[in-house]
Amino acid sequence: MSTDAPRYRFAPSPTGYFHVGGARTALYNWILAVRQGGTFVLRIEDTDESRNQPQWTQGIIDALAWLGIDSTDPHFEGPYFQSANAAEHVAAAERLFASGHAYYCDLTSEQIQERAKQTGTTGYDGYSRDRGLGPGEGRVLRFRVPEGHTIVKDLVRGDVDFDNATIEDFVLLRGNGTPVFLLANVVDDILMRISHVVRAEEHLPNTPKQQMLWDALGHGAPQWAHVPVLVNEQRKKLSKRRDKVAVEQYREEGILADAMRNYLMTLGWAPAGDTEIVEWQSIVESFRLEDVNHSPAFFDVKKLQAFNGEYIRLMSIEQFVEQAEVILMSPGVPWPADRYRPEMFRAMAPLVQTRVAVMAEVVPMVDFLFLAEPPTDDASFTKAFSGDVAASTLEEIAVEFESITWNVEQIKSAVEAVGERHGIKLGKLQAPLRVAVTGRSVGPPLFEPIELLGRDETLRRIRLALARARR
RNA sequence: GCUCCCAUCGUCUAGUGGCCUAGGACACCACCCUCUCAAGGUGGCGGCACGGGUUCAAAUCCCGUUGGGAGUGCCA
Repeated sequence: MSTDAPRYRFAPSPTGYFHVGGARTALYNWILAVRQGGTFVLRIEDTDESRNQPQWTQGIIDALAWLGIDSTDPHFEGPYFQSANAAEHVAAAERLFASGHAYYCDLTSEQIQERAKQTGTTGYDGYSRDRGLGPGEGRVLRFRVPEGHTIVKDLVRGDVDFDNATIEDFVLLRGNGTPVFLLANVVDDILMRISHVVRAEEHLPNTPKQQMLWDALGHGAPQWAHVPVLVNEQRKKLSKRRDKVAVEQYREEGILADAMRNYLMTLGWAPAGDTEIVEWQSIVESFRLEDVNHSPAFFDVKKLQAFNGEYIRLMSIEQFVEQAEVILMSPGVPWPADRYRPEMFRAMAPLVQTRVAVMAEVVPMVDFLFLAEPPTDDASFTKAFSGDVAASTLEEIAVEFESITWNVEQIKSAVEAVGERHGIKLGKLQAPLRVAVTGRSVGPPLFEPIELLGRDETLRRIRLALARARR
């Protein structure tokens, strides 16, 4: 491999479900690595921290693969685990101490706070800078921040100038000797020859510190790029506690991977032209960090669903059936597995496809076909049968149904005939019928599923509803 | 508090000094289509935060104000 092929990295920590914000950052890195013939390194930042759980690591890998970021692709490298490099992190810290870039300090957090309080300042004041302390139990290693300014050259934001005087001598090694994130992160990036660090904006304030570390360790800093965070309707950074951010959850609801990645790419950036729904390939070809917006973007589930609906309608009927059956044949479904009839769903599929935004909505659209009894919705039932002629016209429809040829056209004309007799429009007339057969007041077109259900079952359901209406 | 970032319709965005009486998408509203609901079609509502400059010309450049956000850990 050529040494100047760019190396990007994505470095999540396995502390929970995979976050949509992380997904977007991963996508950015992936697109750039693929297009530039470079590498996407996945590094799991699992250093200490009680929150880390092994199962989250697999979750990240699965979610990335779902989005098309796959270890079978030659651009993919990893996963690496930060914890495996602990010795390197400590060694780097020791080098920094040996070269005078870092020093030990024996102050406790409480003592530091006490000193700050007395001088009316905040943070650490550099107390041990020149005390010449060596390593020891409970002593932390701190970086000696040099005087001057640190300019972070950022592909998204341009040059950002930090006055080093505003940056305190930060900790590299904890009192127990373990390295902190800042150090581990930089050392790993150096070790893995990372050339481009593309990550969320929240890391921007850390960046001058990391850049000083790169310098002190004898390396030129990588190309930085800080992309805006994703926010909720309150304009706060998306949080796992408060907001619905799990990629897995959207996936389970039936958001399509193509829709998710396309939508994610329209946050902070937009494909050229008047359409937002575009081929993935064209995004890969045209995405540029320089074009990424500078302000936070609201993650709008409604718009995600609209995108998903578009993608659903873009599918061929075969693809739609295949995707739908992932949910229809899953254990979460309300009917016993052996009552599912693939041929029935296939017949209904075109009618369902234009009516769902997420795949999970397919279930309530066809459940009445597979359930022994239609679901009961008291409010719909009461409303549908509230008119004085509702029951009697349904009765007449049942009579017609007994003798007609059983197909969609005849079923429809039978209902229409009853309507004409009473001067009632089809739209109104079908309400009691719909509730009797499907249990709901809205749903896909009625006559097709009635044909599918068969004469006997349809009549049975009508009589049952009639009996109930007359109670 | 301090440091840094940001500011075009409600939301996501196009716009990089004249093509902008600011374009598209989602949402919303109306109408058409229609067996309910959708989908689809047509139309509508709605925005350059504010104040100063620079310029023949500013949404676009500069300064300030205001408003948002992020970071301020011996978390990552």
